[in-house]
Amino acid sequence: MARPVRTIPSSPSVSTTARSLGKESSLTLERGLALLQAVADSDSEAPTISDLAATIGASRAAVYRLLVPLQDRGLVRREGSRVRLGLGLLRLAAKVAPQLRHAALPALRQLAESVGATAHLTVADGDEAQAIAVVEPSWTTYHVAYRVGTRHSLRRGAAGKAIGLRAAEPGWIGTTGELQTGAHGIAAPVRGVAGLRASVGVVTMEPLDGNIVGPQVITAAATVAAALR
Amino acid sequence: MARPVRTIPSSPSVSTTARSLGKESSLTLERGLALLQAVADSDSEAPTISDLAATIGASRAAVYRLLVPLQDRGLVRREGSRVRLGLGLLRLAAKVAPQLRHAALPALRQLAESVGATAHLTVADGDEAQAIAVVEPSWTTYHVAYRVGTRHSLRRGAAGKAIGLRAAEPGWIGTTGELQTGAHGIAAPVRGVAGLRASVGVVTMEPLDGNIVGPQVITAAATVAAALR
DNA sequence: CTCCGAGTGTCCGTATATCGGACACCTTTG
DNA sequence: CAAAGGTGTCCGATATACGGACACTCGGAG
Repeated sequence: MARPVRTIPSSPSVSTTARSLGKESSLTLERGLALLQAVADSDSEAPTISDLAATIGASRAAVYRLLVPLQDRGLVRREGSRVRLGLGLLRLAAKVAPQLRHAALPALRQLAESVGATAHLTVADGDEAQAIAVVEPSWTTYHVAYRVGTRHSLRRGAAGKAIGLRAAEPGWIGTTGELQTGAHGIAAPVRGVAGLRASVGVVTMEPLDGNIVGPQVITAAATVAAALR
Repeated sequence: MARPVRTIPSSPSVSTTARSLGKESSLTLERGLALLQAVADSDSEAPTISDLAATIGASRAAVYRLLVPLQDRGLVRREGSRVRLGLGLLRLAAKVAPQLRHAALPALRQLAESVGATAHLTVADGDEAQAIAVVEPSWTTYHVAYRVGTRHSLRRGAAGKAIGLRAAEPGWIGTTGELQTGAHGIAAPVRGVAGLRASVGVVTMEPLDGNIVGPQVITAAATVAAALR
C-alpha cells in the first residue's frame, strides 16, 4: 500500500518566516474580498478609499491596487471619490440559481417520486418567494404542473409560510387553496444554510396526510440543506 | 501653487521586470476573480479544479490557494470534486439595489419635479420588471403613489416595454391602463450600462403629451446611465 | 493482476508581485 | 494661509504567491 514515507519535512517548516497560517491560502485575494464586503456593508453611508483602507486594515496604496480588478469586472464602481457596488454582481448572482437547482434536484426527484406529487425548492427574495427548482413525478396519471420562476408573497402558500417557520415551531406546514383554488401544499424550511431562506415542498390536487408526507418533506429539506452545506 | 516638478521618472520605469502593466494592479486578485467568473460561466457542466486551472491559465496549486478565501466567504462551494457558485453571492447582490437607488435618485428627483409626476427606475430581473427607486413630486396636489419593489411582467406597462426597446426604435414608449386602469405611463430605456436592463419613467393619472414628456424621460434615463457608467 | 491516465491535495525553494511609507498635489475649512 | 483630509503614484525591501514535483487514490483497459 506504499507507506506514507513523506520524506519527513524534519522540522515543522521554519524556512523563512514560520508560515503563520496552517492552511495555505491567498492573502491578497482575502483582502480583495474583504474590500468588496466592506463596500457592500456600507449601506446608506459613503465609503471613501481611505475609509476602506482603514476598514480592511491595509494601506491606501493597497486599496488602489485591489480596486482595479474589482472595477474591471464591474463588481465595484467609482462614484466621484466614493465606492459603490457594481452591476457585475447582478450578473454573477443570476448564475447562482441554476447551480443551486442542480444541487437540489436529486433530493427533489426522490421526494416527488416517493410522494407522487410535484416537488419544489422555493427561496425567499426580499419579501417574496420564488420557485427555483421543480420536479414532477414520473409515474402518476395526473399531477400539478408548477413553473420555475413563479413568485408569490412569503405570507401565502405552504412554500412561503414554511420559510418563516422558527426553530421552535413544527417542522412542516400545510395549506389549501391559498395560491390556487383546489391546490394543496405541504412544505418544510431548509435550515442551517447560511444566507439561504428557502423551503422544500410538494403540491397536489387532493388533500395530503401531513403525518405521512410531513416527515418526508422534512427529510428532503434536510437533504437539500446538506447538499448546500 | 507648487509647480508639477514631479522629479522626472527619467526612464519609463524599467526597474526589474519592465512593469508589463501600465496601470498598477493586483495580479492575484485578478486571478481570483477570473476563477470566480470561470465557475459562474460553467453552466450545466461541472467545473473541476483542473478545469479551472486550465481556464484561468494558472497552476492547480494556485487554484487551491485561491479557492480558500472564496470558499470562506461563501462565494463558492465545493461539491465533491466539483466547484459551484455559493450563496454569499446572493447576500452581496442583495445590497446592490439600494446602492443603485442612491445613484439614480438625483435624476429621478429632477424628472419628477419637472414633469410633476411620480418618477421611477425599473430594472429587469429574469422576465419580470422590478421597481428599484421611486420619487414623488413635491409640489402637486395629487400624484400616483408607486411602491418600491413592485414587480410585473416585462411585456406590460411602459416601464416594462421600454426595457425591450432596441436602439433602432424610438427612445420612449407610452402606455395606458396596462398595469392599473386609469394610469398613464411613459418610459425610456437606460442604455449603455453593461449588465443592466432598466428603464426610467413617469406615471400619472391623466394622459401625458409624449412630445413634451418623452424627451425629458429620455434625458433622465441618459443621466442615470451616466451615473452608473 | 497490473498498468495507465486523470484526478486530488500538499510541499518547497525561488523570484516576483505585493507591501506601505513617502511624496506631490488638490480642495475645503477655520 | 496654514492645517486638515482627501486622492493618486512611486519606490526599494521582503513577505507572498508561483508552479514543478511528489504522494496518493480511483476506475477502467489490456
